[in-house]
Amino acid sequence: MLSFAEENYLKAIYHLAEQSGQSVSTNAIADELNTKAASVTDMIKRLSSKGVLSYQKYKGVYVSEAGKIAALQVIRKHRLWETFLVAKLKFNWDEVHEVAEQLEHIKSPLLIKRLDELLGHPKFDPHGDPIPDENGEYKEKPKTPLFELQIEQSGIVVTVQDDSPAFLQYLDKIGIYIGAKIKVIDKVEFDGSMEIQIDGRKTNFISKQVSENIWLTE
Amino acid sequence: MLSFAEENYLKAIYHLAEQSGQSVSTNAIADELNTKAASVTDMIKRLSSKGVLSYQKYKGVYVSEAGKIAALQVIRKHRLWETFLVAKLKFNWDEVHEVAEQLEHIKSPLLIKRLDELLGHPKFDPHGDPIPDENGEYKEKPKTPLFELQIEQSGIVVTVQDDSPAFLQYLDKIGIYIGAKIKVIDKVEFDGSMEIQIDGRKTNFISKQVSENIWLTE
DNA sequence: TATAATTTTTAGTCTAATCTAAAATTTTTT
DNA sequence: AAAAAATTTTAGATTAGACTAAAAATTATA
Ligand SMILES: [Mn+2]
Ligand SMILES: [Mn+2]
Ligand SMILES: [Mn+2]
Ligand SMILES: [Mn+2]
Repeated sequence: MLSFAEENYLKAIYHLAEQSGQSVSTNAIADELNTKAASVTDMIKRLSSKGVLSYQKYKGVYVSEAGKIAALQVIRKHRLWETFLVAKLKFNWDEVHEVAEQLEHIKSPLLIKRLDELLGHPKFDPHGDPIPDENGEYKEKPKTPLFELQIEQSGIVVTVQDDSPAFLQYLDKIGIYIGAKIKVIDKVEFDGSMEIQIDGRKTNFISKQVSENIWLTE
Repeated sequence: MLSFAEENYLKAIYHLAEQSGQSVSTNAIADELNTKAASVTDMIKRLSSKGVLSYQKYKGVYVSEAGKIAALQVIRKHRLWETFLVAKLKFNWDEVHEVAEQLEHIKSPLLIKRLDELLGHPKFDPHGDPIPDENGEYKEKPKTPLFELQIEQSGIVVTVQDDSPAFLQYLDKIGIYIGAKIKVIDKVEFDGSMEIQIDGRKTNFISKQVSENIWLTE
């Protein structure tokens, strides 16, 4: 049985490993969790001894098969709770992440089973992220970052890569939501910013940082 | 901000204080929480320094006004979650207590506000216990333990004093629920057991321990 | 390839929460 | 009112999780 802290580390390491594909460095973990490298070294030793990570001194860590299963269950709970908060408790999509960080650690298989049923077995959370099933399986929608689109190209928003309230509130303000249609009007090579049209109506200028975090499908 | 452990202690001490009306002893707390007296001494020092208990060495503790407010908010959350689990997730009344012990510690005022709204501001939980409002206020229904009724007297079940699965499953088995009508058919002076009729149909023999934990109104 | 810079680990401390064993205090019994 | 019994507190350890500072290992640079 993993503690809250252990689950948080494992989840963060799993996400970092997915992104990089390689072993995850101590510093990258410390950075992600706003903690110190020394604390990370302590924790990854503990997690390896529990069999969810494989660790070689100075070489970083990999997530084991058992670790992936455990991480995906935490992620499943996180995303189910976020979906519940929006669908049943009228939370805005920028209000759910912090609470889900707490709720994801509640231990009760029945609770998650029933929550999933109540929500009708949702496949995606309010930010467009896929919800793994009881077996940790999920399917991603094919998607590209808005940043990579060329002038005149367009797509439908399927997911946002940043869950921070600041980012989501900004998207609310300029009218971007999951399902919105975005067309690239102009791109500035110098700083990577672009002009976009949302749902064929509004036009906005957005920074590279923003366009990298909005992912689209055809 | 109280930790999980601190909230659990405070809640237990609040309940013990309500029952006795007097100061709560170290041993009574240790007993209630299945912990050791030495651990309790440590914790009550910490809770007094946080202002939620008043403590005199060797004299036991009282819950302060601030402590009562904090305790009632935890109790409110516990009972709202139990109500949610039964009303929305189809849990049986014997399955909710353990999960609510975890959920009661989630910190999010908005979550509790919305949960309360979703449930229609319920006044009682699945065991018949009153749910305090945002200000910690609640009203009890007038009630007497079944044990005190005389032969031929009857009443409606309003609450059960024991939330353990074993007890609640037994009540399910013999057909007792919140709202059931119970009539005393016979009482055995020797061991305090009694024969009762439930909803004018079934007849059962129940022990003193059981009749003390079922509370009725007219 | 030697030196410098960076990353990672180790060593030692700290706090919250728990425990056992022993000492101190209060309560009960003689 | 002593002595005995019970309760409560203290002292000292332990574990999880975090930190700082210093040492060790790795990587980059000259
Ligand atoms: Mn999230
Ligand atoms: Mn979390
Ligand atoms: Mn309960
Ligand atoms: Mn609890």
